[in-house]
Amino acid sequence: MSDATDRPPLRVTINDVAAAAGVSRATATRALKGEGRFAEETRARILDISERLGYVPNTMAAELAAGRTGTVGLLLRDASNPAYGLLFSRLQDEANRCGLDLVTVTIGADSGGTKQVTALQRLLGMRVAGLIVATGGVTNAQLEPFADQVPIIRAGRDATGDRVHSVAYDEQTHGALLAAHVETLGHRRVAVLATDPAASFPEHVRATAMRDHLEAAGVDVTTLPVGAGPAEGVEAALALASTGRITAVMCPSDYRQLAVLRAARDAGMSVPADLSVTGCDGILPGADLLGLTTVRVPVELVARDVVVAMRSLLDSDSDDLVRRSHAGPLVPGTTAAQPSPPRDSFQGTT
Amino acid sequence: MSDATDRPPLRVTINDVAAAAGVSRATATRALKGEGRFAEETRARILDISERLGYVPNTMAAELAAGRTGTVGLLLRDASNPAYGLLFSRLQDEANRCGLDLVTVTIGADSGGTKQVTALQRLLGMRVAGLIVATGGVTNAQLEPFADQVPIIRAGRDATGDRVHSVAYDEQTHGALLAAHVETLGHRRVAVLATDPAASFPEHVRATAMRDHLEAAGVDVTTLPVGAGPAEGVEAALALASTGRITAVMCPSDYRQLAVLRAARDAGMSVPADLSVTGCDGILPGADLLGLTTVRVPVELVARDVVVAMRSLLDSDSDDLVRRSHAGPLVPGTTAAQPSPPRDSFQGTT
DNA sequence: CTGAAAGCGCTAACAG
DNA sequence: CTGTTAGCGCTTTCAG
Repeated sequence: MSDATDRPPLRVTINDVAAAAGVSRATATRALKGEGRFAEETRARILDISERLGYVPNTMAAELAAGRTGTVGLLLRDASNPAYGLLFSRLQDEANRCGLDLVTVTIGADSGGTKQVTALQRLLGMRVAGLIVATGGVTNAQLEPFADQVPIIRAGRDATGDRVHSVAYDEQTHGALLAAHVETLGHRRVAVLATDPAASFPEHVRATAMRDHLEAAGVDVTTLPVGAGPAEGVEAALALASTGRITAVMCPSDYRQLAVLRAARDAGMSVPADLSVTGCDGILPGADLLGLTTVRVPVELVARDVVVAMRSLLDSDSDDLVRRSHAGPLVPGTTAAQPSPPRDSFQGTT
Repeated sequence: MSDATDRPPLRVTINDVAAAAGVSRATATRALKGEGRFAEETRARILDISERLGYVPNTMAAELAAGRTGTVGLLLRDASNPAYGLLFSRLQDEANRCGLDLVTVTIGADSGGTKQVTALQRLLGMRVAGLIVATGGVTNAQLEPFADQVPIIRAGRDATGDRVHSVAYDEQTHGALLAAHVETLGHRRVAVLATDPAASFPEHVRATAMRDHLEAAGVDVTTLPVGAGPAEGVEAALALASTGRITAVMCPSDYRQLAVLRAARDAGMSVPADLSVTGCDGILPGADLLGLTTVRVPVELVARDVVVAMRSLLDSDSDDLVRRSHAGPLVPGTTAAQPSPPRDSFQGTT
């Protein structure tokens, strides 16, 4: 036995395998990946030896030499948010269903923009074959320069320009669906928690769509500007409700809806009798038990679309700019109902 | 200007940078990473040029040449489960707080064991500096061979042998805590949903601990064997409850607890009046609103411990085997209460 | 302080 | 069918 035999696993190179099998590196390579011409008998022996030696191909060396990468990079946002966790999970599923290898790099929710760039660089440094960006933390401008070198798809939110692809959630429709529901229920005085675009752009879009839709329908809208904190604006909304100023509060996310429900419970207000509440996301396990009124974001659809698009971009089946968006269904719950007849009529809105 | 100037971003090599700056590759390398000796003025120029050219270092080449890797690999289980999503998120946070670069590879929940090995190979192929394994899908036996080459830490569950480190959840204590709670509440006839070890080992440990604890306390335990499906055994449990055979059902996860609550609601049974229910995990947003009785798994603690341990393993501060486990707190909810006085006394347990 | 040279482990044409 | 020969892009002694 050659001395390679007792070299520890990760230090075994293809040279060791080749030597032990009495062939050249080139032959070993070919046999190992089953490409090109080689004798079946040789191949069997090489495979056997490589396994016995515990050979693990050095990906870096392989890809460096081959000049191409087999993996696509996924830039992800903090996965503690179930919405992103689920997207992550579905992207992975779809990816290995389509034979794509995904390598993920995440940025903590708290870190500043610098970190995000670091993560991007790390992925690009690996010379990934494609890039899926599922975070708002990196701007289109930062992406653009690389879009010519590697296909880039934004997942979940829109891209701009004509080089970065995107498969997004149709947050505008989500907001509109919810607003329509609330309005149809008969609410005439509604508060909308309007998230600052810098805190969460998707939430901002939802909130804006809600407000626009409500106003267009002649509803009296009170806009409550909020930041990133999930409990912001909740107190104000309850105050408004307790004075009869509003009969419903629309939240741009289920997290905020939960915060409102919590506060309402603590304040002894009953939902939906005293106040109707809506959210958006619809992916919390147990949302049905809580009766959340929400929109179920089409995570699976977006994930599939992203991966399929990436596949064909990589296979050069098409070079067209991918720019799609999907809306999910309204999920009527028990947190929103018809407004109770106003007890104080000083707000005589017919 | 050299012709390198208008080469697209990812094709710019350090040669281009060096050439444009009129220095050698070696100098460029040193200046770029700020190591070794060099003139500040030279460095400034090189940095400037590299940025102007959009130079992105080729990680594969760098690490291949340097012979070491700066990243640690994370092998993850499907993140659609919020428990894993949160663990993932916290690991990331801790990692970049400690200056560790994490690269993640996941395996879909549905894939067989083969996939998991592929993922492992992919990480090992990258010659990661360390490995964090947060999935039960890969066995200790598969890990062992590499444990000498690279520090491996299991996160969330125990390892065996004396080479693979672990920072685990103390599921046994979790089960015992819940059982003690139920018993203290006064339940004498309890059903336990016992998950098959192959379906979910952690759940199996929890269930076993519950049963053991209850039996030791002289409680009459009915074991309901279940597989991976979250709704399995639920019907049986309700049937038992409706005949007064049991007054409580203990689930080894909050998912199952939700399933029981759902079924109970649909069957018109009221919780906890007709039946007490417990779960385990405690990380669902909104668990408080549902009043889930559960144990809050110490995700943050485990994440921090894992990363800290990895840090010192990498720094060779210590070579001791890390083998810790943490238990989380009981979260008494409104789904479990004292049993109502038995309507049928044919089960005259004092 | 900087350049020259020797690879890291592997692949990919080419010749045999 | 298999061996030879060049590198991939970068780091790192070791001389200047």
